[in-house]
Amino acid sequence: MVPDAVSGILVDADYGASKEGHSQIELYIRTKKGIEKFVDAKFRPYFYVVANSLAGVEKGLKELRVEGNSPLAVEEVRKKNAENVLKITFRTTKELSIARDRVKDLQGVRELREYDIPFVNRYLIDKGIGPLGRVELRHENNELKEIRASEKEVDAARDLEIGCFDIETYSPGRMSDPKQDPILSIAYSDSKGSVVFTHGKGNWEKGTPRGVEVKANEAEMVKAFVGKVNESSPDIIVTYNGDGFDMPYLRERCEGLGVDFGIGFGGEIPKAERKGVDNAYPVKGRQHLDAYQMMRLLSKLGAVNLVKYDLESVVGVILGKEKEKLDHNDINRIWDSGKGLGRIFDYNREDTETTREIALRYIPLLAELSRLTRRMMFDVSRVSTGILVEALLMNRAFENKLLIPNRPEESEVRARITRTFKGGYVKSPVPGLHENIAVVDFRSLHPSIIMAHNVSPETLNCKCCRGKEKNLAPTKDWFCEKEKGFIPETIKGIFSARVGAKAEMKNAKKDSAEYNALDAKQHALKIMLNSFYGTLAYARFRWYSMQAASAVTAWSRHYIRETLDKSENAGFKPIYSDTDSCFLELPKGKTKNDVLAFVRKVNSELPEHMELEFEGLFKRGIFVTKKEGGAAKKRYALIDFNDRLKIVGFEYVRRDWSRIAKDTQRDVLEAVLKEGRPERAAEIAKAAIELLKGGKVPKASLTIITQLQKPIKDYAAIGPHIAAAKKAIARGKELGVGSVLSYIITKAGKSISDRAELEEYVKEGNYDADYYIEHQVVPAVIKILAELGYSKEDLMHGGKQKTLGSFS
DNA sequence: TAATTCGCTAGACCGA
DNA sequence: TCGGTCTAGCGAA
Repeated sequence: MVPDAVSGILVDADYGASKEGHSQIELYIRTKKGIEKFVDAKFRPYFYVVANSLAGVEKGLKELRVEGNSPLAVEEVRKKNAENVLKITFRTTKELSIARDRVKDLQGVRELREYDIPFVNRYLIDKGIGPLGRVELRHENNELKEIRASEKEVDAARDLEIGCFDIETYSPGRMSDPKQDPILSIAYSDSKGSVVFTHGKGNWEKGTPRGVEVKANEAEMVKAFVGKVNESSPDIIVTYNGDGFDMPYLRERCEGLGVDFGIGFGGEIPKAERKGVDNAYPVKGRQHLDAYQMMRLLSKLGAVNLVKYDLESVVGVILGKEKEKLDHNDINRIWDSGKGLGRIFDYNREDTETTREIALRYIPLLAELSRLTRRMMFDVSRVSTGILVEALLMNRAFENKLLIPNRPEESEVRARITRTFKGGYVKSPVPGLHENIAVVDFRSLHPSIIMAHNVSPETLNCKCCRGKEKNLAPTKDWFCEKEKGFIPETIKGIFSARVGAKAEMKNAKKDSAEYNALDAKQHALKIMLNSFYGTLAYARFRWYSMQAASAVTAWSRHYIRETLDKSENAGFKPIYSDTDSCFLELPKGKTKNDVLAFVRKVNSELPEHMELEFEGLFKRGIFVTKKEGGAAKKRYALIDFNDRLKIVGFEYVRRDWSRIAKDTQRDVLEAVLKEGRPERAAEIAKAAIELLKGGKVPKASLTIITQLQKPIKDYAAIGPHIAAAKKAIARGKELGVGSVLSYIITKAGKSISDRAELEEYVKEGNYDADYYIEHQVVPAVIKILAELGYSKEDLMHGGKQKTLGSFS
């Protein structure tokens, strides 16, 4: 029989057991026929043994029995970074894990390697195929004969079906409880449109609203929904907080109703999987993307800037749309009365449609990360940067025939955590107003140092390059000049891939599918690029090297200081610098061209891969003093020649300050920088104070936002946000680690904490005007106005106080 | 289960 | 009541 050749997109991978009882890989691939399951029955789990000598371990391995079986194979393999390496293959993953403990104690065994790599990850690494990438395969009756990655690109929006669902539940004056409260409606959206399933009473005489299907009861509604998902058969199934709410709710509800929640391939029911402290719900044969988790990750990666993560806020920031929240009381009232049910359905449908739209925007980026790391999107959207970098390196190590380092033991992790090192250099700014400021910075400073000086754990302090200058770090450690380091070589690959993608973008039409795909690619590469340095000093990292991380920052300090010195010699006045950037004040007569010439000169003296770039020229800038005196680092504001304001570090960019303080600060900065009018700036501040005194400032301008970083009980100091959270919990609100709190300082109470209440429990007008004046608006503006000669008193009482002299 | 260091500010808490 | 110390959070790079 000639195997059938098929091309498709790898959607999901899992493992199971064959009829004969060995472990096998199961792949779910989107082909022309839909999602199909293929089985690779030939791939087997394995790990490596590094032996003192091959002969020395032979006897022990020969006699090794796991559950009565010998290993399937013991073979010598060549790895570039170790001698005497044996690959030991097992029938099942279970046998592998039992064997781990026995083999490590065998005589002549130095260490085990790659024994903790999940079977599916192992498969994708070895086969070199990335999830959501295109694959070519040959099979007989869905049994794989061959599979390989295809060069052809995947366009998520065109090639994949993306479905999204959301449920509305009944909650009579408390949080919905799946044991007793029914699901009222379920909305589902895919590329073809949306549908809302519901049940129960209602005034349907006029016919059901468009796009709504009314079923006889809740069980029938859920069945219809499950049927719809299977008919649509999405590759990616999107929820908003599905991990935390929709999935577990549906599961438990279905158990009670006796309905099959089989939305996975072949009717498989999603089951909880532990992801850190929380549960996640994988859906077999598809990728469950929880857009809420995704937004949190993107926020951490700096790909988006979000203050709150509720759907309404995210829609506002990402899609620029106003979306109204239908609160639980309204839903219950409408449901109970049976009047205006359309509002629930519209709300339900809108949730899925906007969630889907947000997901569509970032799926190309996640898909790129997924392909780069060869991890499922399900994982990629829920992990941290450390895991991403490690996954990418594991793939590269395999390709380069390098053994992957083991994860450190817990004791080693603890020891590593106690070791610290020096970071970047931050120069104290010259406080006050400055004019004509040029900003220059090093392009990808840390990665470029790693490339320029071959910084890698295995090139550190090599025997062959002692005493050589080129890669001798200021820390006195050095890196090999002959052998190319694993990490710098990997970074070079990513760097050039990104340069390539950006070059291709120039030829693509803006906003075309191709352009967006390339943008996602370069963005994913950028994220990876920027994550390497941090992980070097990360205690759980397989390629941890404190000395390498320390060398990188030592070099960064060296190069930035050198650049500052050079700028001074070139006739500029350096006023500030932070890690990779220099702020240069241009003296009279110097122009942008002089800066460009300076940048060229510096670049001609830098090692390969390092580059100084011209960032921009600014008309004016302000640096302020700290509250406790002395120049403040990491807070400044600039304005360019197009009057565009750039505010850095100030309260304006912080979420834990009220809107009124932030907006007042921005207006003050603008008046100072744009118009050069200090009197106007002072008036703006005074106006805000008067407004607060008037008692009419709306809640939205007063909320302060912070996030719970640990369980409430672990707090030693009870600040306002914790006090507000405790009061809310006493009222029945559920709050935990990661909860984002919005609170207001109200009138009633002694300390600030006493007066803090979560926004939702505060009536309009109930705010402590003195607090918002003294602790919000004034501190936000006073340091700026102080640079212009104003004092706090000037703001608090009428006009600028006349000095004694002016009275005489 | 966790990428790094540097830096600013607020507010509670404690003792003089 | 004041100032110093400590916890906590968030931002820059």
